[in-house]
Amino acid sequence: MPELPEVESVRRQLAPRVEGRRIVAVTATPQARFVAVDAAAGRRVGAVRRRGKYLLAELDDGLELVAHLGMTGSFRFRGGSDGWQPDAYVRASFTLDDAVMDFRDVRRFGTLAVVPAGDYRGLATLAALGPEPLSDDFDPDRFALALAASRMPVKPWLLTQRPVAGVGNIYADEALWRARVNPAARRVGRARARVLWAAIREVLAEAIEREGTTFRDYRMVNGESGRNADFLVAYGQAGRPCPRCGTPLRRTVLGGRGTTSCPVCQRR
DNA sequence: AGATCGGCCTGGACGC
DNA sequence: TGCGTCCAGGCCGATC
Repeated sequence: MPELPEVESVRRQLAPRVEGRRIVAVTATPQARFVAVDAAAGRRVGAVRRRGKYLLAELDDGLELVAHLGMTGSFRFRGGSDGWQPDAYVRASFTLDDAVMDFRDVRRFGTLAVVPAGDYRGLATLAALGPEPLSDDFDPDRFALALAASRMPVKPWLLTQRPVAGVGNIYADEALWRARVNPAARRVGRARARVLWAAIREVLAEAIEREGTTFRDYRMVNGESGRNADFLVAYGQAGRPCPRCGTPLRRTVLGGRGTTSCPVCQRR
C-alpha cells in the first residue's frame, strides 16, 4: 500500500531512468483509471516529481503524466539485472529510447493520466491535496487549524489527504500512536496537533530512510522491498503489547479502515 | 457543502 | 481438496 515513503522511494529510482528520455510508444489495457495515456507517446519526459502519493512526470507540449500506484502498482524495467519479465499483471508499457518500462498493478487500483500540466480537475484528491509534510509548507499552526476545520474523527480526516499529503493507513496509525492521539478524536487541541505534526514528519522521514514498508506487493523500481515493515509499532500489531505501556494494542474499524491503537496511551 | 458509504479489483487467508 | 466468504486498501462518485 504505497504511501508517501514508498512513492518517494519509487520516484528516486524512477527519475534517473526516465528523465530526458522520449516515450516512443505506449500500450495500455483499457481500464477506467487510465486516462489519455496514449497522449504520452512521442513526448519527451522532463522532471519527475512527487506530490503526496502521486508521481508527476513533466512531458513535452505542456503535458504531464500523473501516476498513482493505488494498492499494488509498480514500475519495472525490462532487460535489467533484476531479471524482471512482464507478467499477466502488466497493465501498461512505455517504450522509451533506451528501455521498456512496465506498469504492473495486480488490483487495478492504480491511476495513469496524461493531463495539461497542473490541470487536476479529473483528480479531485490531487486538486485538493494538503501540504507536503516534509517541506516548509507544512506548518504546525496551520496544521492545527486544518485539524480543527473538520468534525470528522482525526484519522479518517488525515486519510482524505487534505490536512497533509501522503499519509495513508499505515503511517496514520504509526503517527497517531507516536503522538498519543486517539484515532477517533474529533477535536485535537493546538498542543496535541503540534505533537502530531512532528510525529508525522518523523514517521515518514524514517520510513523513507528504510525505503518504505513492504508487506507483499510494494516493490521499488529495482524490484527490492522496503525495510520498514519490521519497525512498525502500531499498524497491524493488534494484540501485541504497546511498546510504551505494555497494554495490548486494540484493533477497531474507523471510517471503514482497520485501525490499531493503544487503549491506554491514546485515551481520549 | 460537508460527511458518509458503497464500488472498484484481486489474491490470499480462512472455515467448512 | 475444493469451494465459498471475507478482507485489504485509496480514491471517487453518489447520496444523505
